[in-house]
This record gives sequence, structure tokens and C-alpha cells, in this order.
Amino acid sequence: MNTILAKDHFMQTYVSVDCVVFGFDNTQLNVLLVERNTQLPRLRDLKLPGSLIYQHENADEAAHRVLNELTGIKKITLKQFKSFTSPERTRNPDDIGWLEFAYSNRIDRLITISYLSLCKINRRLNNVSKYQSVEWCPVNELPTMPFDHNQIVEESLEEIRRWVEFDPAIVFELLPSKFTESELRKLYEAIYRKELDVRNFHKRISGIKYIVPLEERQTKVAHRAARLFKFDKILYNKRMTTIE
Amino acid sequence: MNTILAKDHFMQTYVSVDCVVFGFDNTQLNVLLVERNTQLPRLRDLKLPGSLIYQHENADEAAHRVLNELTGIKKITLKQFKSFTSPERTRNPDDIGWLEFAYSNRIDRLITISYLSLCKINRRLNNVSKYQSVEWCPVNELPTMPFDHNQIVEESLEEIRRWVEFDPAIVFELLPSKFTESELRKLYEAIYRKELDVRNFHKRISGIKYIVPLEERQTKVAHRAARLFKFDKILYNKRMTTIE
DNA sequence: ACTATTATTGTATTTTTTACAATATAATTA
DNA sequence: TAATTATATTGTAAAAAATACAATAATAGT
Repeated sequence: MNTILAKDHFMQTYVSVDCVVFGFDNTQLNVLLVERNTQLPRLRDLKLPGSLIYQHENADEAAHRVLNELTGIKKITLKQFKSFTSPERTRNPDDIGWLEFAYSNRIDRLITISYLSLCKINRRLNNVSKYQSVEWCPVNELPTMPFDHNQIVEESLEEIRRWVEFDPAIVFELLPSKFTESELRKLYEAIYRKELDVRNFHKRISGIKYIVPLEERQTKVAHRAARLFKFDKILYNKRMTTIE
Repeated sequence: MNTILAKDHFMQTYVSVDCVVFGFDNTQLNVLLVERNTQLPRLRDLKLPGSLIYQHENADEAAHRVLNELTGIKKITLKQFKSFTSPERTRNPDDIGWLEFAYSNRIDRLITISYLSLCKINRRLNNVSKYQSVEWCPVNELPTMPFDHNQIVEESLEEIRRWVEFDPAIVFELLPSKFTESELRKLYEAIYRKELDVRNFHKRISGIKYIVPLEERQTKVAHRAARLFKFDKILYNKRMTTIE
């Protein structure tokens, strides 16, 4: 093999991580975006939170670090999703220019490893670097973003749907700790883009032990106040152990 | 951001692809391994087929290229699975030495993007480079492999099970074009490591339109010859279009 | 002809999913 | 305070899917 492959065909490349963090605003899914630092005059220049990875860290660590640096989020579950490796993804001169500005290095090729997360949308965000803002953007109203970030979000959405089918409990990461049944139902409807029958949904939910009804109810609503529920992580983890 | 991150914290790295190709020998799942070229005397030194990626290609292209170079396989469906990025994965001096031998370059850090594929086990294999052999190895009898290749296979197996749940039709890539019902059942049993009821399995299979019974039967078997079936890709693709 | 081995198939039961709409309650309004 | 508005809450019947369970059929080899 070493005889047929000349070494200069291979390449070293920079490797980044990009985080796709989803939130739910009771109507639709949102993605967490940061404003890109740039000297060029622009109205808005939003992108996924991301960064090159350091020498000493693996990609998981880099993803947590960058999310903390750019949004203040510390404790969060991030799951590796997919690598985006096309040489074409760093063809836009604006993007090349921004990379050189941000990292003080000419970067011609950059592959990125994307990470996914589900997050409560009212989570406190402290952007550490004062020049950048952080904001939620509805997935149906995303701006055109640099690199292939639009494509990354698109594929991430499909992946989220697969996750939910495989492990329905992950949706609670998108809800406040106390939520109503209709909030939960609307979340499912947003993920699947499909209306669900209220009664059948109730039947299904009420059979799930780890979705616990509380004595509390909504306040300050102009109609009958709905009961609040919580997701019980301990019951959820016990769920499988009785079968064996 | 550029002010708090010194550029020399970042790194360039080599990036490889590694292919985990599964086959089914009517009893258990197998993985396609290649013999590593090495000057050191060893009895056997098997690893996943993999290679550094070229400057001009993306990871998908690299995966197809390397599989073709090392096994002669050309047309195959490869799906990106996961990146393995730990700095620890290139800590073994033997592995570093082999990388230098194979690529004529000192490589201290190497991340790899793994690809998965399902393949008919009787597929013709032509290893292009004459010094390396290619062989199927049962997943339960894997040798200790370089880098983190054992871990990659382990995680790949779990991923395959998720695939099959999501899209049961992919299992036909592991079977010959004509197969018996019991071959199909044994494949499911191998994937799930669980016995399945013969009658219920038949009931389920006979309800699936794209699994087509043929008039042909087994030959040269010392017992009642079983009917052969085929997977009809066209019927499979039509499967969803009638609902709408 | 007999044996060994695997193929083939049905029924009753249980569980899950689906379709469908009337009543209850909190806040607001007249 | 009675009426209105908006959403919450809940049951039943039918259909579909999953499960448990074992006797008979066919072929190759002796």
C-alpha cells in the first residue's frame, strides 16, 4: 500500500466541532445560534456555535468547551452526530476570511464534527465573549449561515426524529421541569409535524409511569387550568429492570 | 474569541476512514478484516480496512476508495457512523511505528471516521495490494486489533441493531439474492442474539409483500428442501407510496 | 421401508392501536 | 352573578398486531 500512495496526496486538516442545540418554545423547535465576530459590515451573521479542537482534547470535550465558551452552558448532554468533510465546505472566501480573522491562521480545509443537544429554551445563557450574542432561532426561519451550517441543521432535525422514536424520554429535555399534557403533545406535534388525537395521546401518556401527575395546576390562564406533570428520571431508569 | 484562544492550542491532524463491513455466514455475523503490512515479525496482525483521506476527497469518497483498494469491492453502500477522536487512540508505539512505515510520515494524532456496511459474505474479494490478505472474521472471535478498532466494531454492532429496527429491509444486503425463510430467521436471531418463534416469524414474513416466494427450492440438502425467496427492491420502494 | 432432519402451517388469546365527542372547569365578560 | 369563552379531561367499542403453542409434510440417507 505504501508503494502506491505518495505521502503528499494525504493531508492534515483542521478539525472543528459544531453544536446544534434545539429548544422548544411551545409552538416550534428552535436552534441556538451565535453571532459571528467579523470586521466586515453586515446586518446579521449568525452561525452554529463551534470551534477548532485543541491538541489535548477529544471532540466530545471540545464540543462541551465551545458551548460553554459561547453560551455559558455547562452541564448539558451532547451527542456526536455526523462529520461533514467535503472540501467544498470551505470554498466561500468570506468564510475563509473569517477563519483567518478568528484563528489567525490560513485555513483552507476544515472538517467538522457536529453534535446534537436538546435543551430547555428558558435556560440562562451567558455569552462569555462580549462581542457575540446568542439567540434562539425557529427552525423554519433560519438565516443563510456560513459553511454548510444550514445543511447540518437540516440533517440534525431528521436525526432528532429518529432519536425520539428510539428513546421517547429524550423529549423532556426540551420541556420545563413542570409541564402540562398539552405542552407535551404540542412538542410531539412539532417534532413529527403531525397532529395527534388528544384522547389517544392521553391514554398513552397516562400509562407511562415516569410521567408523574402533580397536584399543582397552571395559574394565570384564561380557561380551565391544566394539571402539571413532571418527568421522573429515577422511575425512567428503573423501567427496564423489572423484565429481565 | 480570538483574543482568548492562542492559535498554537489548536491542531491540525491526520484524518482517516475505517470501514466496518459485516457479513453473515448463516450462523453468525462476521467482519471484514485486512492483514496489516508490517516489518515486525508477528503471527497475525489484522485490522479494519482503512486509510488516510486525500486532499481532494471527502470522507465518503475516501471510504469507498480504501475499500476498493484493500478488498476489490467497488459498488457498496457505506454509511458514515461515528468519529473516533481521542488523543489516546494513537498512544501505542507499535501503531505509531506502523503508521510511519505505511505513510512515510510521523503521525502523532489521527482521528478516524468510521463507516458501516452490510455485504453478502460470498462476495468476490480481490485484494489489490499483494502483501495484504482480506478475510471474514466472526464478531465473537475477533483478535485484538490496533488503535481502537475493537471498540469501533463493538459500537458498530449496536448501531446495526438500531438500523434494523428503523429499516428492517437492510438485512437483505447480508443475504444471497435467493434465500430461505430459515436463513432470514437465523440472521435476525444473530443480530438480536435471541431465538424467534418459527410460526410467528413466518406469519410476519408472509405478510410482507416485498419478500417474494419463488417456485425454486433448495437442492442438495439432506432433508425436505425449503422454498427460496427473494427481496423485491421495487416493491419495497413502493411500500409507502400507497398511504399518502 | 424406515429414520432423521428440517419445512410448513392455524388457532385462540392477549395486547396495542385507532376512531370518535360529551362533559368539566377556570377566567373573563356582560 | 349569570353567561360566555377557551381549554382540560375522560371512555368505549372496534380493529389490528403480537404472542403462545405443536402437529403434519417432505426429502435424503440408511
